[in-house]
Amino acid sequence: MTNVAAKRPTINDVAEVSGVSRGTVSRVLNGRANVSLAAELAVRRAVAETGYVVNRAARSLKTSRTGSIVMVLSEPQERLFEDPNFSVLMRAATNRLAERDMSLVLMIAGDAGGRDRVARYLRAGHADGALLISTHADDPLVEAVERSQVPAVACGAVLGRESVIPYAAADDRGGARLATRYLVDQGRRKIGMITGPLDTPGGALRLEGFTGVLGRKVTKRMVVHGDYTQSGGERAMRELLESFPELDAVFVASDLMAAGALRVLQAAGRSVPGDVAVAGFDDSALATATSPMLTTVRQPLDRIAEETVRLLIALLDGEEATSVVLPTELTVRDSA
Amino acid sequence: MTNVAAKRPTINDVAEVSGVSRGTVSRVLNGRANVSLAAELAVRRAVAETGYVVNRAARSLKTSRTGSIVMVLSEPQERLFEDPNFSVLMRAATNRLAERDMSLVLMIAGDAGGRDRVARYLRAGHADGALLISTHADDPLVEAVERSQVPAVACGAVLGRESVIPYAAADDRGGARLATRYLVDQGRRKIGMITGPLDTPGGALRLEGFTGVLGRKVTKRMVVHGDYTQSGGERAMRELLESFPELDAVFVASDLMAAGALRVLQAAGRSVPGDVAVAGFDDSALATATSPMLTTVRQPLDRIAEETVRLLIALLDGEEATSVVLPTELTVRDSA
DNA sequence: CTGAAAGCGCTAACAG
DNA sequence: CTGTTAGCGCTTTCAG
Repeated sequence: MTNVAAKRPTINDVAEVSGVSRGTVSRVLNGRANVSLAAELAVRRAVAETGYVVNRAARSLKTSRTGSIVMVLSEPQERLFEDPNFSVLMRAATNRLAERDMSLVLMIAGDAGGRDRVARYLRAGHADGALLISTHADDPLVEAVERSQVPAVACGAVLGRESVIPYAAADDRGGARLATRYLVDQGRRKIGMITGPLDTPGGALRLEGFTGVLGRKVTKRMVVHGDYTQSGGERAMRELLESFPELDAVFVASDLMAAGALRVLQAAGRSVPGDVAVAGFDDSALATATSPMLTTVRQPLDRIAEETVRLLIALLDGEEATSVVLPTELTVRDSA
Repeated sequence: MTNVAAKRPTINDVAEVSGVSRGTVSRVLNGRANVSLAAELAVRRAVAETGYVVNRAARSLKTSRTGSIVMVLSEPQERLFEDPNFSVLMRAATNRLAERDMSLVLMIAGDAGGRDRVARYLRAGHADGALLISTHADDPLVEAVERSQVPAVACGAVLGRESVIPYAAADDRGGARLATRYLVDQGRRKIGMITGPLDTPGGALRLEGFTGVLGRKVTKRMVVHGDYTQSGGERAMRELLESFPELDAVFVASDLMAAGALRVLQAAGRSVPGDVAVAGFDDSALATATSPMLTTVRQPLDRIAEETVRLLIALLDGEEATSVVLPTELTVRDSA
């Protein structure tokens, strides 16, 4: 520590200490090829000695790239925050980005005001890319993002924009098939379903998987729509018990809703899995906290998150970004 | 939309369109006093017309403030992400910050590498403030933050640094007293406890509240330390059953651990609350998913988060920031 | 009250 | 391979 400067060291200080020009320092810092080994070494030493850290604002001003990407949460009904899944996404994104020395900024676009802020943020070029979470089919945000021209990917398909916004997602349809088939194999014949909102992939595709297996046997009264909350799950289960009282199994599109359903079933005097088998979706921490523990479809959220970030980085690097769908598997516990 | 420029409009464009100088535009944008009404109006119109949005990088370069604060998660054992509480924090922070047109960047300092990144980030002046989450007493991060000179606050006290890092927190001690006293009032006489890690406030203070009520009746074998995870709660409960088999109640320092304890008790053939009463802490979503539903101490996480951000903003504005402790309350359900 | 001017720290194009 | 140079868009004195 030769130099205990009051000011933060700039590239000029590094240049001076290392005895080369600013330009050369910059080249070293950015890994450009045309630098002699001697120069590189001198610069590295000077960087260490001065404790130099690049000033992103200055770099950004010059390059018009910001070194940050924005994670946009559209969550009309706050569901995400009740959902532990989301945390997993964020941690994976942060880590992956950190490797590239990029940072993650978080924005919530729950209402018109929030969407507007996101739109302005993007238009102002404050982020190099956008990572969309739980975006609904008709969310006006999508248009704003597209208009901003900022590279964007989604975690989970944005229904209707699958071909324009690359995404990584679980095989919702396949997972639902897995669970449904399992219930059938257990000898269940009167299987109901509680879905998620139909304008989300988890809502629409899990229902498709369900009906795909059961075919025309599925009638309207056997399917109720929930909203991914626990109380929504309770409400839906009550409704289902009303419209389809003879049911001997339910496939529920999320663990949180399944926890609600479980509670209602037990309150109604139906034993689980004795009278009614219950299968969930997610395999979140909740699945082992309920009693009985949930049989549920595990989706590899950590990998989904990583893939989503990988796609975005590919996009930033000007590469092709092809959506990926990751396989799910059934975790059999006690509820079915 | 008179002007469909290919480039993003700059302050120069606004100056030109409004017929004043750059300096005046800047003054208007920053709410400086010395501007004539006529000029202000012209500028505002021009801003709307051009769709101008300030370039933060340029502003930042000049003012050396960034308009963003960083939320640092230190979570040695990944606990946070298993914990739905955290999401609540983040949403409150994001919203509060958005009001000030500031953004939230997220960093994870789970290991040495992560801490290093945070330290560099702060030293480089990339954030105007730091918001520390679940920071342990002896975390080297704390020193790095202090050395960086960046204003910082914590959500939950940083043990040992209470006087230097302002914080907002729940009344952990009081909440624990509430739960313990309730168990006593229910006629329980042999009460055990599962704590959190003792280098976190939730670990140390909840234990203090517990022993505060029970006094010298508490012996070593009645207290087991957990790590805030569900499996940790299971392990701890097993241990407690071993060391203190005659117990008729447990106070568990978090709902997640309580869920684990519940499971172990039931597996051991002890009915809840019949044989053993269980009280948790948090009142998270989990508390209503377990069976029986948890009697637990509710902490006002949303308000804690808001207060934390308020403190940080006060600090940024150069005001005094005095730590606040918010009251908790007992939510009685079925487990005790 | 307002215009002009001087950089903030960095990168990239251009000459050597 | 390296030094020099010209700004990126903004705020902020300093004069008027």
